[in-house]
Amino acid sequence: MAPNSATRTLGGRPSPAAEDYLKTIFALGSSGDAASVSTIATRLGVSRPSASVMLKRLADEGLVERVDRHRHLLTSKGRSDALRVVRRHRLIEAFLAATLDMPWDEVHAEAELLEHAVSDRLEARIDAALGHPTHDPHGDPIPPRQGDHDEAWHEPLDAAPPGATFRVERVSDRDSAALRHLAALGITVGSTLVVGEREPFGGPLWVRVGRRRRALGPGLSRLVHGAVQEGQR
Amino acid sequence: MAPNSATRTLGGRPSPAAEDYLKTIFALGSSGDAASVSTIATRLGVSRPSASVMLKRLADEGLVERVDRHRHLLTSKGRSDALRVVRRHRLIEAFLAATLDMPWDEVHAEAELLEHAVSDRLEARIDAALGHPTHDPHGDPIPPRQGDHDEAWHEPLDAAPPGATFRVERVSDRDSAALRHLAALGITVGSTLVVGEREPFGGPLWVRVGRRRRALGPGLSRLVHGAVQEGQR
DNA sequence: CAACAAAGTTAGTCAACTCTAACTCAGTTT
DNA sequence: AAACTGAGTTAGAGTTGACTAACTTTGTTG
Repeated sequence: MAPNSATRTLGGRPSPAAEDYLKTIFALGSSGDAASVSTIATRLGVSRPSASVMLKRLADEGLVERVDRHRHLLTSKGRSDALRVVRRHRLIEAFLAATLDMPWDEVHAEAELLEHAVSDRLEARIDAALGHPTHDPHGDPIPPRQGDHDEAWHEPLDAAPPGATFRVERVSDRDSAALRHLAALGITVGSTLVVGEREPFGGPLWVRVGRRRRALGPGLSRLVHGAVQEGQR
Repeated sequence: MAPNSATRTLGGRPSPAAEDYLKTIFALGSSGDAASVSTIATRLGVSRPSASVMLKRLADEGLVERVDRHRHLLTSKGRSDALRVVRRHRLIEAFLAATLDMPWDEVHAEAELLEHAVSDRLEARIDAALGHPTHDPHGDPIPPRQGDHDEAWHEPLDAAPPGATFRVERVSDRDSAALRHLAALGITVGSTLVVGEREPFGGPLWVRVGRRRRALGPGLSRLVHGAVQEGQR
């Protein structure tokens, strides 16, 4: 209840709204999608004019560069601000999972709410308490406090050849129902699957999890990323 | 990054600013101070006109009642909203102390930032994980999710008779430097002190903590509340 | 090439909060 | 009683971020 506690502790950060834009542009960049006004607006659930105006503001502030009418890139300042938000987000996810046994389909939404309110000091304490974790519960890499960061994705399960042994390294956190479903099938980060046949026409992909056969709809198998085990290629 | 995640999850709550006003009025009510426009403005670090306007709005919304020009009371709806914020705040403090060993002088500021961003679901998980705690690290009682709540303070150390054995039950969280100082003296919630003589003219109060004698300045001894042990009165 | 659709922008509003400056009103002082 | 003082309010304006409606611009397609 101290006066201005919010401003004091969190000073120097972009506004929550701006942080959301930066984070979204970063995510689009990592996944190779075009960061156009429209895709950004859609991802954030705002109107196109709102996104247009905000992007202009971010460009004026030197956080975003308009490459052409349909592509926005983060400047190095913008990227580092985005990485700070992403780092906070993923540390919070790891923290909630570790301390509250919160399931992986819930942590994302909570982190979405908390990421703008966690101070640098709290972030540092969480990081230390967890022993400087490198990945969140979905296998997303946690950017370091300083220095650069590699967001590279593994191969999608989608693309693994039949018969391969596939180790799950990372699962998209965007769809919490999908995460719940995967958990129910016994598929999580670190699971090892044996890839079976894919049925034609967008049918399910069959995989073996332990000694059970499971069907993964086409939407699901695209969310699961990992690596084909050695000598299996 | 889901659209409108904030609105969806936190829907139905007063705005963060409104929650701060309600919380402040509640705190002033508990401590017996007059909840005038000026005191509320001062506590929140806003100008008097801002507080005046906001209080009018809260009154229009049925959360606050203007008793007279210098007294604002919470309505029952306002009180229950305030209790929800206070509950969140204190649960967060307890959670941070328990999971991160965060010292008692830091948890308040962090909770101040987080209390508006913690969802009902997360609140419930924290409450359960801590085994439904009844008090935060400063000894402040955590209001129940439903039903009423007693904010009553114990006796200030200030008022304990010389020679009494005094058990610390609660320490004001407002002054974090004071909390650090008390911790350094070995005084925390649950400590037992033996009250010594008070020096005249606002001088320090001497207390025995374990086998050490400690001086508490007049500001400090007023922050420490507790109970004189049986048969000592 | 003309027409249409998709994407982006501009203009005008709105809502929630904040501020300062200037006022009113009530209760002292002198 | 006049004047001062403190508290509260009103008025006007700024900020941030969103919206809709109505453009323009661009690119595709008949």
